[in-house]
Amino acid sequence: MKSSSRFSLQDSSETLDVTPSDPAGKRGRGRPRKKAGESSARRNELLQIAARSFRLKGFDATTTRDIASESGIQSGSPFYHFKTKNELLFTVVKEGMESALQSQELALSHLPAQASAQQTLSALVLHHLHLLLDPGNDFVAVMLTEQRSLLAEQRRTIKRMLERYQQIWREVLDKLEQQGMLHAPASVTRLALFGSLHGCLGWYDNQGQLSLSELAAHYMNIFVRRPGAAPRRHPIGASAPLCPENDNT
Amino acid sequence: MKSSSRFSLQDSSETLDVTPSDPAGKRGRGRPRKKAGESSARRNELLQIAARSFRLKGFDATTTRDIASESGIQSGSPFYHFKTKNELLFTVVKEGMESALQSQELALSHLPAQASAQQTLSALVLHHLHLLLDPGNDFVAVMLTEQRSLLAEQRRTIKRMLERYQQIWREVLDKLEQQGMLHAPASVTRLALFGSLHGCLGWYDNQGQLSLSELAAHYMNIFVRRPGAAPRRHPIGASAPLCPENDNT
DNA sequence: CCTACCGATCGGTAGG
DNA sequence: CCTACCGATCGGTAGG
Repeated sequence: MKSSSRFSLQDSSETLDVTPSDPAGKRGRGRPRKKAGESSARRNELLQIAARSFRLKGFDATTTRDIASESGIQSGSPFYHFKTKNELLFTVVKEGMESALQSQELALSHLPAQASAQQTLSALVLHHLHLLLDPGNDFVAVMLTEQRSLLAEQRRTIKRMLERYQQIWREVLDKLEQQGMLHAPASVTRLALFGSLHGCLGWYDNQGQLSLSELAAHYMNIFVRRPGAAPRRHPIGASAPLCPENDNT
Repeated sequence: MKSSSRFSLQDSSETLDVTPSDPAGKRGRGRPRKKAGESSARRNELLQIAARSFRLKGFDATTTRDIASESGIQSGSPFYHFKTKNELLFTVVKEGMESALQSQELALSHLPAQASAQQTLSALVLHHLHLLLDPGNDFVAVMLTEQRSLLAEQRRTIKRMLERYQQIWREVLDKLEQQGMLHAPASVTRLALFGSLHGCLGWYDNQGQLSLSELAAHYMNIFVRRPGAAPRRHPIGASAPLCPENDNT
């Protein structure tokens, strides 16, 4: 009812991932190539089922047999599409992040050309809430909860994508800080903002009274000062008090 | 260096839990009674090891064999102290919550008699950050991450304790709302505050520049208006816009 | 708390 | 994608 499906990420049948598969060039004949990062209908179905189950039960508690039977195939067949259970998790999170990056770009492109930092942040927050709370979209919750089950290198890859996602947030928050519109340094504000946004996963009710737009407005009111009140510089904690290495989320 | 050990919760050798064990009254002779919620040194050691491992690897990825060998006992021996692996998890979280309730009471008791709502909230936030980020204290992270692995009834028990823990927060935030000191309704503010506090688990560095007191001050600046600025009533979202049933965390 | 063990499950594979 | 299967692991128990 409320959730727009322009945020349904997992089922985009096309992928940007143009890995150099099939070097010989004999494509399209016979069985689909294993090992190619391709998108068959079954593959996408498995990704969606896996994402849902990883979210509800966790990665470890989900068996590849569960996923297979929910998709109506035999217990060994998921391994035709994914080498390991772990690769299934990685693909869920990676493709989720890819479309998140795209849809964030799209949301920003709808802003007026000379949008203020405040307007931009407002759009970012609203988009993020959609991403997070759209019932059909499980990957964010999986990414936040199941990072532990990724291999170290996979984790680094996801972290880089997250860094790209947050870059615009950094810029906008820096600008707001310069304008004296924040209550705390930009870095702390950003981490607190993401924390409280992600916390919504634990309590927000899609059937409830509070719309995502209202929720976004509340967050803006909390984290950004209204103009008119006297601006301030922050006495405690310099501008870079945080260890950027540990900056997950 | 920075973390005070008055917040070390798991290793309090005495427990409040006075379950009516040993109905016949012949206590203290022979082997310790199984099934009694008692505290042997080994039992506490197992709880600490389990908490650490549940936090680092997750409940499902932790094997009772790991726990046993880290404690230097045989693989089947943990089941002498705990009926199931699940009971081990439940005990970690439950006893953690018990001492959290105690230490929160203690922190509040150190406040001046006529402390303002702002001062009280400040003390609550600082105590909560200690609870959350003290390196020797794993149960909060386990509680937040591994709720899924609790049985439904266990989850309800923990939820009741969390409700007690949050009661004081509710009262203080309601008072601040009445004074026009919040940027959003008390309920939304509380959930956003807890979300951003819990988010610290993902990025706060105990070795870093930012002390817990400084961090607490930042949070207070974000979530509570400074006096002097014009107060406001919140136009969007009535006073109870949230579904209280789903109010985890 | 140890010894010795069971039953079940699960990720993954060979070969078609 | 199916059939048929393996090897390993794991929670838990009986009996002392």
